Amino acid sequence: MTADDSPSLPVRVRFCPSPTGSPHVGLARTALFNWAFARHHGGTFVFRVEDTDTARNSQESYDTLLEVMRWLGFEWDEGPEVGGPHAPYLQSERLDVYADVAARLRASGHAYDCYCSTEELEARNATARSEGRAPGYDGHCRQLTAQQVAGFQDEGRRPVLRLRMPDRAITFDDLVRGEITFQSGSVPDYVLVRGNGHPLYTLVNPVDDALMEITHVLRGEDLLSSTPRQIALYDALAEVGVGTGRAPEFGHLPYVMGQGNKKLSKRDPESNLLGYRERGFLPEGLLNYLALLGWAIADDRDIFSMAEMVEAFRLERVNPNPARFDLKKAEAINAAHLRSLPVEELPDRMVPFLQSAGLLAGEPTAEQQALLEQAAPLVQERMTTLAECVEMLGFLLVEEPRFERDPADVAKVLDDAGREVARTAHDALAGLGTWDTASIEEALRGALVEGLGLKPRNAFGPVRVAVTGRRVSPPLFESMELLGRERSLARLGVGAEG
RNA sequence: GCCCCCGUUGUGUAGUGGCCUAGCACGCCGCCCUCUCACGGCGGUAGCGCCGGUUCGAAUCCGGUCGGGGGUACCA
Repeated sequence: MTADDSPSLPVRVRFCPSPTGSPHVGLARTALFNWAFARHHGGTFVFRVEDTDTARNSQESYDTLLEVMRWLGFEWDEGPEVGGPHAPYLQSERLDVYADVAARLRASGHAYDCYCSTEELEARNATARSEGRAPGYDGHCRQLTAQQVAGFQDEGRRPVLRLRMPDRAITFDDLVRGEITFQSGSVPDYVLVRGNGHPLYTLVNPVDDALMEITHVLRGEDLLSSTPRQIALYDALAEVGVGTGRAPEFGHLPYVMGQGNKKLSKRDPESNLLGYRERGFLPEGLLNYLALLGWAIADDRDIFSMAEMVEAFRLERVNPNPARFDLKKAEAINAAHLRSLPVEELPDRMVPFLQSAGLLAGEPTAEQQALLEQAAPLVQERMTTLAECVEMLGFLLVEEPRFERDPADVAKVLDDAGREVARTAHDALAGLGTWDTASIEEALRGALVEGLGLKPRNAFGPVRVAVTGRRVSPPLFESMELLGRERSLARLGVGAEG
């Protein structure tokens, strides 16, 4: 790392999802960029849970969030279950902090109580629109007299707390987009605390960033337009002595889009992170692909490890345009990672998938383990995701009585002629001295290609379906060696009977 | 309406005034390898939204325009 990209302050970034719904790929991409940025600069990666929206939070969602973070391999330096100097990291446990800050902001005049009802606000907005003026809060309660306040309270109104926005343009230097200016008057006074006393995201997010001494805020582009509000709040916070007094730098990451021009939403099945794990994506493969959505390690390379990403990651290199999520490319990247895995790691990675498919009952026996080790090189370059090992290796692991052939493949290949081929193969192999790949191949070629005068393709097709149950399988002779003489011959026999 | 962001092949990107008759990857098509499928190799397909300006020279700078997206909540 060179000095020119090193911030002057020790880097502290945060990833702060709210536990609603199932974690999606956009979330993972945001976490990844934050994590990579922190690691690149030797900084701190803070994990904070924004669970102030009690109506939408769920424990289940919180649990999967942590599970997914661990699956992806993001180790947080501070946060749930690891603690840290700014604990707690669950906002629901920090309510007293926000109440205190809100009181200070109200006392200092940076924020004020607003008694307008929703109906009144809507009515005034409608008027503003019809008169061609910009809608948005109009500052109605900015200067209430004690008498007015008393009147509202007598009516039983519960005020919200609004931040008094400064009357000036707000400019900041976005880490990925460059200088951005919001004109004076374009951001209305906004709500920090609800009428029922519950603090909103608009308050708690900047307050915690200030208190946790966050130096760089890297988040989705959807939050770009709330940045001027937060900068104004930061200024106010500094004046009432909350935090370090220094606003973080902001960087807004591009959207991850789905089909068409729609943002990939939580509802979209393609966005569900758990789905990728179930489908057999490698965390390193998914992450590699996600990194490509808005960032490139080099002009002629797109397969890399997380260590390489950390080494090379530069925020200035992040592209501001929204990226479409392309499942095909994600699979290709994943397949590349699968292939570059040390082959001896493959059995352990496949086992969970074989178990949930019912091909393994619990941990593999020594025999099954040996089989998996030998089969691993055969399937490694054929899988795009780990889950595919089920189809590829099923014929090897299945209990013999439950072995089944694909009916369509049988129909196509094991017709009368095909059964004749299988019978010939059976007879050629029945007396084979050594049951290994080379001997099997030699015998089969001799009997079918030379003997029957078949093209290799036509010769081995029926054998393949008879033995593996499918027209597509791992290499045939190797497969038969692994299957063993007895089972191979039995299947050829059955295949010959039809 | 107003505010803000974005605009290179189908997709993701490289490109920061000449190295660009625009590179790489995925996809797609074809060929080779080959017991199927893959892997691998070779080749092909297709792009700078548009208009104007600056300049000897623009994908790169400027203006406009069009298109897409987000915000305009007592959601985050």
